[in-house]
Amino acid sequence: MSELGELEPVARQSTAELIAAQLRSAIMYGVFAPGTQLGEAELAARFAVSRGPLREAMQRLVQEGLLRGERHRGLFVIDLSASDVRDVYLARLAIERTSCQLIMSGNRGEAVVRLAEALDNLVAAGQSRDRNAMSDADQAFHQTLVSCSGNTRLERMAQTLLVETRMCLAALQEHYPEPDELVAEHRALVDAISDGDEQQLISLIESHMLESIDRLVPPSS
Amino acid sequence: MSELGELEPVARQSTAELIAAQLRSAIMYGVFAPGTQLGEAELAARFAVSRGPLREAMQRLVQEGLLRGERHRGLFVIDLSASDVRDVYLARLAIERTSCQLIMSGNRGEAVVRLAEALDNLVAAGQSRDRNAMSDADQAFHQTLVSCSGNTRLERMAQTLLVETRMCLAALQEHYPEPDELVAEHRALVDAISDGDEQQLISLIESHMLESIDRLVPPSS
DNA sequence: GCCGCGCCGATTGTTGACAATCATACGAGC
DNA sequence: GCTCGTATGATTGTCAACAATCGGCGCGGC
Repeated sequence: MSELGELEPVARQSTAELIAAQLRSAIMYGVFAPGTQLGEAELAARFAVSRGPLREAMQRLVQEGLLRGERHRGLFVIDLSASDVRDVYLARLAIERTSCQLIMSGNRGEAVVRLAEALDNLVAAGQSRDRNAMSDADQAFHQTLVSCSGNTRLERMAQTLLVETRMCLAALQEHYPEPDELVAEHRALVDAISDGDEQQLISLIESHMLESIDRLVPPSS
Repeated sequence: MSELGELEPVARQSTAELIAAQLRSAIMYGVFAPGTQLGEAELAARFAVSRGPLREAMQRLVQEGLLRGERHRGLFVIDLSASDVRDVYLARLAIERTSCQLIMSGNRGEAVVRLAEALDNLVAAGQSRDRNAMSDADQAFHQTLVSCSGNTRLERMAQTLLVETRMCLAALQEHYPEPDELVAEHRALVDAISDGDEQQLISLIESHMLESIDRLVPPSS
């Protein structure tokens, strides 16, 4: 990204942004279980900041939909119902399908390179048989996929959806595909991009999402 | 929505939420032109609140992507480049196309009823020849469309994108379709849903977005 | 004349304290 | 014994003051 000699403006993110990132990560990994109340005083003490910046950070997560606020009562981590799981994966399908189409009609070469690297990481994680590492690599892959679309709005939306995806997985950790299967599905995606087979790619990403829904929620409902 | 006898929890929105809604609306209608700095002291005085709640509200809009923050310098309304216009409409395409598919495989009847009403409003706005009213009705139509999908995440994302859409239109007000054309396009969408012709519906929503891009940005770039 | 340096007003970032509201526990009354 | 009313503790919502940083202006030096 940042080539040598390419002087970029120094990254100066606000305190609220930093705290929001930490909280987001904590929610994602299940440190705060769904439904948990986030007490302001305690959190502020942990981050060693005042309640002001902390509240600003939490408002960001409320806007993102990760926290639900009840006035005069506090902020709570959302809990995901079966219908939420469907919503999340269908929204991901919307985002990632369009990302795929943009990649196909855009800079396909770069996408293949970046996704191949993400795939390697996924393979390595699969061999380690570490569920968490696999999820990390899985998430990184899809983040890269959307990033390759070059559409910042899709990217932003995908980030939130991937956090929610991770919350689903943390809650229903038993339902997760075998490493081989996981790798195979993602390799197929890269291959389809590499081959320029858009029809196949769309079909793959659709089944990828729809099967995930069936795996995570009672298929009957 | 709220049937008689259906006792829902009373709506108690936070101050930050209220302020955020007002600011969002102001940005949408161009009250704050793109690039404008939002001074905290002045705004806080206008809303008759302290800077605390105001800052919380603004952090929401930053997360939403409507405001861009430069540390120790202030918050500014984003300005939309040509590439942003493309991004917004392509993201809308992602959201609305999936919404269409969900409607077709879901509660199509309700969608037709609600969209027919939205279409009536659009027709009325078209007859009034009031650009602003037309945009309002246009926006409401698409909001309804996504709402009919029943997917809260798609709904949330669409809201932000529609605000940005409105910003585009405010900036390039000359490029807006004739009332008849606008109504016709939307009527075709409703008809396709009513007829159950998914192929046609998807095709319509795609051209609806892609043509908008061509209309708003130099087609060459 | 031009460049670098330091001061100054203004704005943002942060904090601690105060007011308002809610949940819980306890006791009076029926 | 159960219900309602009340007191209390804790938490959230809000505010005004303080600290830190930035942009602009004027001065001195080269």
